[in-house]
Amino acid sequence: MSEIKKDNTEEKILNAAQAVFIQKGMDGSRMQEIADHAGINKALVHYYFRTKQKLYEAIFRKVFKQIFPKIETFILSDQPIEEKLTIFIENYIDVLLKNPYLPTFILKEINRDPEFLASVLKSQGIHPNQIFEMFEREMEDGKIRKMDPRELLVNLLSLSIFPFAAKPLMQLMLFENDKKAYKQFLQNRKTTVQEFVLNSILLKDK
Amino acid sequence: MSEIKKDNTEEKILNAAQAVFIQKGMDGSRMQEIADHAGINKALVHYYFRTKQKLYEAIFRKVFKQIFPKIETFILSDQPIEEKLTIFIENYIDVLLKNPYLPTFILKEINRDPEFLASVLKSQGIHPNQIFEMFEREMEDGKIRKMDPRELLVNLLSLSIFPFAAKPLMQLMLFENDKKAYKQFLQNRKTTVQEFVLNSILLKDK
DNA sequence: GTCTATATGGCGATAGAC
DNA sequence: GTCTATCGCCATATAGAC
Repeated sequence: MSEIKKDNTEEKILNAAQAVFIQKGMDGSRMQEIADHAGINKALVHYYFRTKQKLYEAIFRKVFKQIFPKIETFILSDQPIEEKLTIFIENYIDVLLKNPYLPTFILKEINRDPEFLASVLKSQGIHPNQIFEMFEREMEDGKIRKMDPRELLVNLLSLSIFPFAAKPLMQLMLFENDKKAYKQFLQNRKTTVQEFVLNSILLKDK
Repeated sequence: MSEIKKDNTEEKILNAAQAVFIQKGMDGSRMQEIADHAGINKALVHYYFRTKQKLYEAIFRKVFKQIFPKIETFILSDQPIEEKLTIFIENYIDVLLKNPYLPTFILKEINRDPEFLASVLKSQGIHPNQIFEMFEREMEDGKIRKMDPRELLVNLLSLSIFPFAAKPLMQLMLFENDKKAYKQFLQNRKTTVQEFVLNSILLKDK
């Protein structure tokens, strides 16, 4: 490449913008803060991305990819349903433990600009139908209780994501603001959510 | 009162501010928009509440009261646990059906200013310990499966609140953006969540 | 490509007439 | 109590030198 520093700077901006946007959202973030965080000048941010809006959208696409990566693999495997659900819940909560701001960031965006969100979803080729078909197969095979497969997916997502989105409140009310205790609580949920769900839907062999 | 119009105007401002703040949050809202919505002048809003911050805090306190009203009654009743949980879930989802923006609004605030939130909680006299003690009594009596009572409360809240917070996304991905279908889905959850939870925790008499 | 300086506009907040 | 007019600040965005 002719401009040696281009990739480097662009990457610095993207990383800085991700850190700031994820914590403060679109409205709460300042271009100055992003520039400071990247160790460069504010004008340079505009040079690369022109507007705050465009930069934000670039970041959102980038971040969104991180949250929907492993779903395919978990459906396509031919393990028993217990294993599939266990892996799904563990992976999901692990991703969130490493990126605890993600749920709030995504939820804000969900309500900020649904049309833009729809375009991102489309471009990512996300099709929950595969998951529903898998659930329905397990129901017909008598492995799990019959129910609307959408309910099951929503329940899995709710149980995994909500405790991260409501973290400051839960930490305060349930653990007297003890950060370590709450982190441990979230860690434990990898197994307690699994138990909670399996106890509800699994049909025992008779 | 000597100033006849005072209560009337203050109320108009409060209603307008609630509508705007709930939809757009603190950062996204404009004093001008609140004034327009109330059909009065922007300066008048400042006359009554001095700063945007103070107005926002007034609204938040007001709204927060709506979401935590019926918890006491549900714990103190001496019905069997199935009934208690059923009532809790039904009441909670009904409140959210009538105020669908509430979850997003509260979640934003949870992450915006935890200290302020803590002060509101304190002033409301919210003590989850009563709920935990009730859960633990039911566990000791062998009515429900033994587990960390905090897990159970978090699960109930997650299952009730999350589908509202993520509404635009869920509506899009699960119901091809059919608003009525998603509203019906949320209605149904008053019974499906109840089944999901009871199936998981209830111990059958042997 | 990167910087400094500045234009431009929007918003919270106040002054002051009525 | 309610309005018009305006101040002062801050944030996005651009101009222009290097």
